[in-house]
Amino acid sequence: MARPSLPAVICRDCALYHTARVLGLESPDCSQLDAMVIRNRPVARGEALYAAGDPVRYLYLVHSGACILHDGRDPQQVTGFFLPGEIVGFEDLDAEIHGFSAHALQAGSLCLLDLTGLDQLPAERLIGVQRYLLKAAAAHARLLQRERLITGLPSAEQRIAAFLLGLAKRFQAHGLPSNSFRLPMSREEIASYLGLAPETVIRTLKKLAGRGLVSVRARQIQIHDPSALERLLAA
Amino acid sequence: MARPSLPAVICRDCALYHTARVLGLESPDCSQLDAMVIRNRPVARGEALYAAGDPVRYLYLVHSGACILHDGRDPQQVTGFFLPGEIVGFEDLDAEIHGFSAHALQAGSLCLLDLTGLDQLPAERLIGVQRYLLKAAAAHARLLQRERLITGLPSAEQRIAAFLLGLAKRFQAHGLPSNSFRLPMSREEIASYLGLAPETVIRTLKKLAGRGLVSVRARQIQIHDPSALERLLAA
DNA sequence: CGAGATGTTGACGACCCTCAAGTGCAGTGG
DNA sequence: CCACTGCACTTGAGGGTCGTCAACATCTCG
Repeated sequence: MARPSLPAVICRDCALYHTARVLGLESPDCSQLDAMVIRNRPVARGEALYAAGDPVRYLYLVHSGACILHDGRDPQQVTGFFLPGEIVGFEDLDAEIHGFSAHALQAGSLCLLDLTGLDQLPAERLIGVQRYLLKAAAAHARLLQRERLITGLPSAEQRIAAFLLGLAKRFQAHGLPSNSFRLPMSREEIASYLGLAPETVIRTLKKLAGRGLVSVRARQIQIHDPSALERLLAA
Repeated sequence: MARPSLPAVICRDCALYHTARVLGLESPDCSQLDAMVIRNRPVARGEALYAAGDPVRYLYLVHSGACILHDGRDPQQVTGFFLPGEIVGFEDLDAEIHGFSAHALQAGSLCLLDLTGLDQLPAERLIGVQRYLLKAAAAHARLLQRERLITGLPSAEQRIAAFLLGLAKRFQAHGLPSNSFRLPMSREEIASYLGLAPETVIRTLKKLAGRGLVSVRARQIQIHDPSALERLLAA
């Protein structure tokens, strides 16, 4: 426990908790999950969940820490970030092998859902699990569409503002503090995600801080005036 | 039939065809779909499939024509395009009301899957339909991740090249000609989608045409040298 | 404590956005 | 059939934003 204060979702807010429920495992503390779900598996900083070319086997729920998704090319281009409570792996769910690569950005823990076990469930439960996974996949699609809007914004300032607001909303959605958080990713990874140069990310953050909208100290972010950030996007 | 040559998927390549199959409706010409699927409903150019705030009821499969997705704000920001064979509506599938708006870009036809009828299916069929929809949602998530890479590219030239290649790949995936096609969207919509100014889209297309990589005549596109376009992205 | 990664700052130039005027095409009505 | 009207598209000039490069500071981890 090097970081006792590492943000983590409680099981109630964990996306797989509901899966556990529909699996017929009602225990709210997630203590009775069977072989299909691997609970709270620790991951080290930088550890790969999967790489492009690996066979597809699991969905990964981030319990604490954070993960990053990128294409397998060179130079790597960042496609997405996953925060506590979110599910990694939908983008390759229908394929035999992975088309993207996913890594842990920090030490943390994941819950894994073994996809190969699904078909052996009794029909009643399978229907519930599938219904839940379909909704989770839809929620993920919605997140991707929303995040897509960010990269399409014309100026670096708008993109950074929208990026911070998006993170805040996602933290909040899973019961984590949303106006004060630690960025799990580097400036360079933010830059790649937003289609900017790392220096532009730095300068834009400083510019927003200079206006009092946010505070930035290393990776620690405080959002002082969310509505002012919102207003930047409308313009 | 004003445009007899309007590109349309044949039912075999239609994403809902497989849904029809798992529904137990094996007819390859889609002639026996029951009340849950509305077949080949015509849509006029500019007609709304749904607007932000509308209740969620259907998934929409594009049979011919094309659709556009955008947020409901002002100015509207384009979030996605949907080509024949692709499914519109996943992003709001888990919600009560729509968070985005979808319109037809051209006159065409759609197949609609009524989501409210799903739960009344017998268990055996429901499992199959859900499994198929989950895979389709995953494929959609993958498409969104891939398209996301495009907007993250640093230069307008790379974004346009990747955009054209992405369209070509998607046409090809559903059995339509991939090196010669008609853009269903305006320059301005492309610009909004890619985070560029419309003028930049025009100039960049002209620049690519000047090098002989593509031909552009109004909305008619011919890709002469796909591998040269690919090479632009690697740099 | 040291070494390497990560972050920061400044100067300069290219790219792209803005604004404005002009062209072509499509659908409409005479 | 042809002019008309509106919209999409095109083209040009100029300025601002952001990318590039290089040097330095700071942080993190072994």
